[in-house]
Amino acid sequence: MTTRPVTKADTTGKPSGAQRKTRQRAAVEEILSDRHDFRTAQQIHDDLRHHGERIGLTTVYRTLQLMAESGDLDAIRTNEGETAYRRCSTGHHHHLVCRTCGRTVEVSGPAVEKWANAVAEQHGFREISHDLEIFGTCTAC
Amino acid sequence: MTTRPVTKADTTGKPSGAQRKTRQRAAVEEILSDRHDFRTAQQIHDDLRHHGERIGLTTVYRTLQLMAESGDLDAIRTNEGETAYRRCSTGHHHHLVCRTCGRTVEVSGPAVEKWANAVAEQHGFREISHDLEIFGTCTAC
DNA sequence: ACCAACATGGGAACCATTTTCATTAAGGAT
DNA sequence: ATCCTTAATGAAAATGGTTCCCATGTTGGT
Repeated sequence: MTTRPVTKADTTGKPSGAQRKTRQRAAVEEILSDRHDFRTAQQIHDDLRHHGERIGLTTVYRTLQLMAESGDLDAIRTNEGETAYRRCSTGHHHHLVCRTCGRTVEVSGPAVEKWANAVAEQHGFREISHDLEIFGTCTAC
Repeated sequence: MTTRPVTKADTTGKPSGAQRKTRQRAAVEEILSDRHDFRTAQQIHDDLRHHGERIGLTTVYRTLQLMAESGDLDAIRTNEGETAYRRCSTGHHHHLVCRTCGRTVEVSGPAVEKWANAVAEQHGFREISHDLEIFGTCTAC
């Protein structure tokens, strides 16, 4: 996932308090900073439980969603229909994912960006963003 | 979605009789030859019902799966978690999608293909395929 | 026409994810 | 430190796409 206009905040005119720091959120954030590969909500939930964390599955789902919306995480849909998350590094980039073991390499290149923007403008599209994922089988697999 | 290794065929060593022609299969194939956009199994099921076809949802799912496995269809996972199918066009291309109205334009360019393959091989990946979707707001929106 | 294997389809089963809602706990105000 | 408003949590139930089960219907070769 890359540039995405996740405009989703303060739709009501209410004061809308800020997000709160909780043990559970910190735990999710921490486990994600350790592993750099894509993991599903359920896997993360298991990981946390094995680390002795008390956290509900629902909370994991919610936290991951929030983090993805705020751009802290990348999210992808696996072929099995699950959503997998991974910590988002700062710059714009794409993913090279191993179909077998899930190993992920971040790649980037101005060539694609230019091409995408050019093609889109050519068709009259504005506010352009794009998603690109490359799949393959890595050397280990 | 593009090249995807859906290896799943004849795992048993049995004679495995050929596929049979049925009214339902013909109907699914026909409706797909009309529309060129991605549609989910349920949408196709509705389409067929509206055309007066008597066909079960299960059969639609099965038929689409079979067709995708045999390479007649492209399959993608939507962000909503559904699987959408589309008749496999001859050439490889990508989609330029309007975020607002959903209008889709098919685009293609060898530049991206080359770049993706180069980057992947550079990292030792084999059997490369890739997904690329460009999003934007079209002139009408 | 006969029959074995494949196909169909309704409903139950699955399973990832969401929703509900009662309870807990941040964190600013007092 | 205590109150209090409101976000956060989580267990259980609901949802919804997809697959499984299996009794019944069809196909196509003999």
